Amino acid sequence: MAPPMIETPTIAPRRAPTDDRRAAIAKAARELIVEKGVEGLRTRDVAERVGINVATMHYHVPTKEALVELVAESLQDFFRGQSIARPRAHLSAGERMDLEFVDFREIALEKPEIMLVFSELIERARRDERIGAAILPLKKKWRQILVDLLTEGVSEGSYRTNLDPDACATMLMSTMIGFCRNRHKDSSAYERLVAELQRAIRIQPVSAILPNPTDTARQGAGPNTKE
Amino acid sequence: MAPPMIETPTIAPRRAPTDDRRAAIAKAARELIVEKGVEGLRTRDVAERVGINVATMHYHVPTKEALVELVAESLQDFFRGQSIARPRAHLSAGERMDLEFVDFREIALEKPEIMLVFSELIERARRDERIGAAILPLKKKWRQILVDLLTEGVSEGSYRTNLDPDACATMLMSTMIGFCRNRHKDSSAYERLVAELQRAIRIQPVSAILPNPTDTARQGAGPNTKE
DNA sequence: ATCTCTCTCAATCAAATGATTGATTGATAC
DNA sequence: GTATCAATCAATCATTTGATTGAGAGAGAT
Repeated sequence: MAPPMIETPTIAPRRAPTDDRRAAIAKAARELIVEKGVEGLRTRDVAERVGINVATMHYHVPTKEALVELVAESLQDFFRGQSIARPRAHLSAGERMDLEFVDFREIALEKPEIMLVFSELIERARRDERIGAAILPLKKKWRQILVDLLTEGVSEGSYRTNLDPDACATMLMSTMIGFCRNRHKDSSAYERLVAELQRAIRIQPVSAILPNPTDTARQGAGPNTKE
Repeated sequence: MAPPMIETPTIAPRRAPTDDRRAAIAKAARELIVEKGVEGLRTRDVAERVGINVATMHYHVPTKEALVELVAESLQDFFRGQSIARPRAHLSAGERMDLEFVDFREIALEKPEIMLVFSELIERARRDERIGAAILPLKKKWRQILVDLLTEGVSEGSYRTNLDPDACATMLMSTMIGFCRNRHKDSSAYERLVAELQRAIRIQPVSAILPNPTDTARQGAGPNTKE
């Protein structure tokens, strides 16, 4: 499509600076949304964090509304990049779901602001149609991935036969978002939560349905430490 | 303690007007928090919704910070009233948990703003120590109720023996809050979600762990309608 | 009647905030 | 050289917003 061997084609020449600025602005805005919330976001603060003048910021991102949309798009880009280049078609649904948990752990623990902003924007989507247009498709896509995995997992015998994929997807998404909204940042807390989610959806071992189990039968359940 | 037969004691005479105003202010503030978020809350809007002058509002609630704390206290009062006068000590843990789901359904469907404000304030508690002081005890109390019910439910044989009460409480709370944050308002969606939660924690029927179940064995799982 | 105390409001202030204006810089093209 | 254009900034504007002031209104007590 594009002519090869030409580094600066006449069309769209040297737009990189603008894109870089917009990326930096989006990053600063994400951080500030985590710190202050969407309604607490200030264009001045964003410009200051980027290290540019407010007017310059308005040059690249005309309005505050556009700023929030830019943040939403940046989340889209992130999730898109996340789902690309992961050849796992050869795995079973149960194994792919396990990898979903691994992926999510990476986001939740290493890029916690991503999920917090995502959660914030989902909240704002209820009040702002334009935010909804940018964020709800992401949410729906995530849900669909989970529903499909769960449905397939039931078929292949990994999960309970009485599992309701739609309700269960709601449960999984809410739990994951809820985990990020807590201020754990604790890896072990996540592992424990995922282990419980796994037990909630998988076919139970016979030991779990015996009326009088031994303590050693309580596989995976750690000590009951309070939050 | 108080002298009987005296309707208007000298101490605390006719404070009702102020309390009424504060209650009305709290109600308006809750509604506006749902509509605009905590950071989007405006003292003018609150006063206007109550039908009083801004200065009058500041007379009853001196600062915006006090306003948010008032909202937090109003939630406290609501939940306190919710947990009082419910003699259910004679019931099993499983039955009491069932009633928790019933209680929550009532709140989620009939007073949706309560849980939305609760969720908002939990979010803000991460950034604001004073909000945290008012809200986190509520959250902790709710969690403890669930942990206790789950622990007892495992002991009495209602729930899976490999259930981790702490992780499971997190899952339940997140799912319930997540349900309220969606704009369902749909009773059947809630029933379906609760049914899935019940299956996730209860001991599974033998039919659910058979490798090749019949369709009729999928008890409780409704049609897979997408959101 | 008048005093007191609670409650209310119009008017106003100072700070915060989203956005604009007009000028400047620096790189590229001609 | 100079014309052009993207990018930048200092200064400024118009609103919004949290909060205050000072002046009443009304009810009950003396």
